[in-house]
Amino acid sequence: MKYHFNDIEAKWQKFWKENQTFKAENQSDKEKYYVLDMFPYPSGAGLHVGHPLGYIASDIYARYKRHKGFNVLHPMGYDSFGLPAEQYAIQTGQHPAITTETNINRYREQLGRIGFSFDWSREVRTSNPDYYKWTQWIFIELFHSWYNKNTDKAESIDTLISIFTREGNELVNAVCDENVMLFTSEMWNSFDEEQQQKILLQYRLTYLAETEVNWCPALGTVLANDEIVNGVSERGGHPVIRKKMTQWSMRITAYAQRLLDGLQKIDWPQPLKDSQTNWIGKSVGAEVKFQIPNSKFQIPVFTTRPDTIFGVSFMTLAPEHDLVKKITTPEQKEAVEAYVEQTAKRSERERMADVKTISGVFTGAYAEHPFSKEPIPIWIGDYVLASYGTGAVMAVPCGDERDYAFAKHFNIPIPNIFDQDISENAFSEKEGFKIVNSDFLNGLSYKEATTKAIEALENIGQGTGKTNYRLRDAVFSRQRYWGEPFPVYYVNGLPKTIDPEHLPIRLPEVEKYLPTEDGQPPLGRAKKWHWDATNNEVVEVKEGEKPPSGVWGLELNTMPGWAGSSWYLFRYMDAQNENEFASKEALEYWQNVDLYIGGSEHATGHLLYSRFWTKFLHDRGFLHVDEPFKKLINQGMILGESAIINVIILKTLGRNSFGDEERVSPNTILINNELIKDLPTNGSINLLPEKLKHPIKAMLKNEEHTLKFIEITSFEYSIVPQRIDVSLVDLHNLVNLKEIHNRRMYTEIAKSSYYDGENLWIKGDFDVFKVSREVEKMSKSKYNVVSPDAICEQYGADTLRMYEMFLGPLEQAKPWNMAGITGVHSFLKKFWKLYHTSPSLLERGSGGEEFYVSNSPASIKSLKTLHKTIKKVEEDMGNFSFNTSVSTFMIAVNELTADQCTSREVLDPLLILISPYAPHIAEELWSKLGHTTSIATAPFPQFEEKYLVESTKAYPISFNGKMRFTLELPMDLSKQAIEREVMANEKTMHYLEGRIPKKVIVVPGKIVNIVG
RNA sequence: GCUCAAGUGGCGGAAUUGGUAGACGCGCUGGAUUCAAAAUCCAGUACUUUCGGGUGUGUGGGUUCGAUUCCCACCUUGAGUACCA
Repeated sequence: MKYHFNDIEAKWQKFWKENQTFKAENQSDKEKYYVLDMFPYPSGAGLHVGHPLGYIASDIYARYKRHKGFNVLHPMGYDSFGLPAEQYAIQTGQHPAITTETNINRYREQLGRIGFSFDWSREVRTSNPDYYKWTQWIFIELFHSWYNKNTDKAESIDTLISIFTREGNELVNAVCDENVMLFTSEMWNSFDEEQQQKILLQYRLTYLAETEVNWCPALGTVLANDEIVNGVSERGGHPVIRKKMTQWSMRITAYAQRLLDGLQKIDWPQPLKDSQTNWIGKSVGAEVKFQIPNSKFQIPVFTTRPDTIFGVSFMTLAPEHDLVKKITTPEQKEAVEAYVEQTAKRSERERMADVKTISGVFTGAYAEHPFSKEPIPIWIGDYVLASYGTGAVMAVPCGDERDYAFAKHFNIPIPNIFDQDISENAFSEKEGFKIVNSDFLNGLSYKEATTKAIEALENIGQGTGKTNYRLRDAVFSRQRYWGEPFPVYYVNGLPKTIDPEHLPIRLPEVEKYLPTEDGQPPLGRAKKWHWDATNNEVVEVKEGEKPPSGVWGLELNTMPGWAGSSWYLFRYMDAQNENEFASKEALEYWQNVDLYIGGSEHATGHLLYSRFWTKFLHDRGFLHVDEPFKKLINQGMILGESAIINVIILKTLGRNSFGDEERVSPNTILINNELIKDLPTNGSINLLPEKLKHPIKAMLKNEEHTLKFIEITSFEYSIVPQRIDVSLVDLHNLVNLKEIHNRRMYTEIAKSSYYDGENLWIKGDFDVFKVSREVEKMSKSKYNVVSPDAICEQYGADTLRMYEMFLGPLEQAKPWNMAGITGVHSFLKKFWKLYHTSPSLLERGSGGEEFYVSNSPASIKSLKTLHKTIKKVEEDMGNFSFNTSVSTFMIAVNELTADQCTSREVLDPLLILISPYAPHIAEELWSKLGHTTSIATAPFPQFEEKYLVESTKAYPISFNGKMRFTLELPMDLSKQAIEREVMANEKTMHYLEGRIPKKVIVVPGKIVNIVG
């Protein structure tokens, strides 16, 4: 009986679905285990072979945990709001919901074919109103919360209001906007509602504020910092500019320290933790206030080096700094204004790319040194960023490279306060020096001086110790259609949240998905988009009409992509709940994710925001846990192997009666990368290989042209690489020309000749040509996408699953190469054969391959193979080393086949071992063995040491550390006996060549090393 | 520039606490089967050699009886980050 994988896989996929084999229960005596894959966005392109890599690994682990007796939660769903569906809607007019639905169905079908053990009854979609109802609910909770630094957690805004009513805000220690006015309880109580609300907005964890945002004109929306890569948008690569807008923001900065601390207790890859640490960017130092004499102004600066305060020789402000206009002297006004204008014109990207150029202007103003009272010139320079610290620095050129370069460039003095040489470079180390020329700090080290300087600053009231974070509050508004609507309406310009019992606020219908003519977001086009605060419903207000009393306009922005994905892990715990985002019992039982697998690209986006929301929900008592993901593994990207062929384009340069002309030849030539490695991309054809040059010359000379040259000056070529769709390329990198003719996009290639390194084959005179391979990211635009569907069709899902694991370590990036898949596939065929008519029966001529497993006891050898395999597979699971387990299975099957093993005693447990990797074949053989229930929860076989105990050991005998031969000796031999046996051996004599050994190292059970 | 990770046959990779380097698979070579091919099976396959041996885990040093593994310096590649005061 042949291994009909297509039938078997379809059969068991249907069985699992019908029997709800993988449905997880929220109540169980078993210990829980939660395995989650990062939320996929259902793109129109479908899955390629890179996507399932992580899903396969997590599925193997989930299935293994079920065998180990755990109650496993392993869900899947879709992060289904997002830009691509909306861009598609703008182009085609099709509602994003329809596109999204189509894409999800395709994903579901593709995922289904790979045989994942997902509990589909818990599927969630962020664009589903049943889901985003709770995203809106969390937003409302954030709005009604503030961060109390005294208790170090978020609290209900009511506690803040009661403090205000009782004692004003003077003693409140909160994370809030800067420059909040101080007021007493009397003042608070006398404020009107509007004034009170305005103040509260400065404290809320989500707040409305005019912020400078990253505006992307091409996408028509703002972007968060982590959505910008190298100054352009992550999606689409469009330019981004700075713009001031009123936006919802999330006060994530309140959690900066806790987000940092939390990294200590989670098991995540170090690079990921590092990038979060850098993103949060904590620096400890001091804020120092510099007075400007004879004025009311002072300039606060942030510095990490208060110990260098006596090294200050100038100050630099960001060109955007508020004080620039106010302090510039009339003489310098013109120069300063010109500089400010010039920097404003430069895009953020230009400023970032151009780090080397030093520029700046003197304002003419001076500040006063807090201790020495010396005047300090104030400059402006674009190396100081308005968005970090206070937008101003105290420049210490002897201790900071940038200040040093600036001072050198503008001839500003560089006083040295270190006992170190600074004639060439600044001295920026924090160790190995003593401070000099610094009054009361003389002779101190970095640490001592820092403490003392802060103390002194505090005494004179001109500074204080301070910690700064690079992390900014997260902008939460998007001028987009396809996202969660805010549960917010505006009463006289002030935001009010809708009572949670009236949620969800559904996304309204619009005619077009573009901004309105007057620049409002797409929701501005919605007809029915006002809130009736009396009847609590969304109502329609006719265009141009004034809303009736009690009816107010709703928020026109939508939430960003990360809103829905910041809390989805908790929804899976109780996905159908209509009354809560998840029940208390479910949250208590499942806690958080034990194993999270996904790509590393979410390091500073999703993974930071979901930690933030988890901590917030924890503070407000909705969650027990304060970290979402206990262990995280980044799977390496699977790269594509693009197929590249070069087209040589030829042209003749010459002269006719009109002067110099060039004409492009209609003849083009295909050539492989290897043959043009050292050639420039264009030049004279004399550079081309001899074998190619002559026929080309002949060809060009014979070309008929209406335009005749009087004189030909030269023949030139240029090389244009072109990617070929990898589905057209076979295992030997050959492309059949017939296939090319069927595709319109390859017309240039179809009419070409081909040079193979030996001969030039004229157009129509060859059938195949060879392409070069180049490893690149798998993407539609590079024509190198391999879909899992075709592989499932040709080899089966079990082969795909095992092969993806067999490619190499999970965390490593690796190119997708089909060459090895036959090896894995034939392994499964061998495995199948092991359960069918044994070789010995075949010899007796019984003919056909029937299912056959005997009840007779297994050989010692076979049992040893089995237990060796159990041991290794369990160890590998612990290390998430799935590739080595596949090898182990191959070894086991090779050994058992050689041993002609047919015993149920071995073959029954072997199925459980392999079932996480190849579940379909395992289920099929399991049922053939007579089991009536699914293999999914069969207990994992117990490893027994006794089968691996050996009586002898093949000792490697080495001389000076080099292994020469092995010697079979009993295990229980003493050190001395081993040495005696080895020294008496004639091979030892041979290798010693008459020398007397100086020393013999014997490690019983391991090795013998003879020195000398 | 800084931070991190990784360099092992023709290729993907293995060697879990320092103890037989190259498991397993691909590819390649030879053979069996076949009219032939596919499929399957068997044998071989790091390099080199005067067939005794010699050399080999990016390079150079060190520790050790013994180093792919530990230490130092350097080279290369990849990823992240970038005027953060």
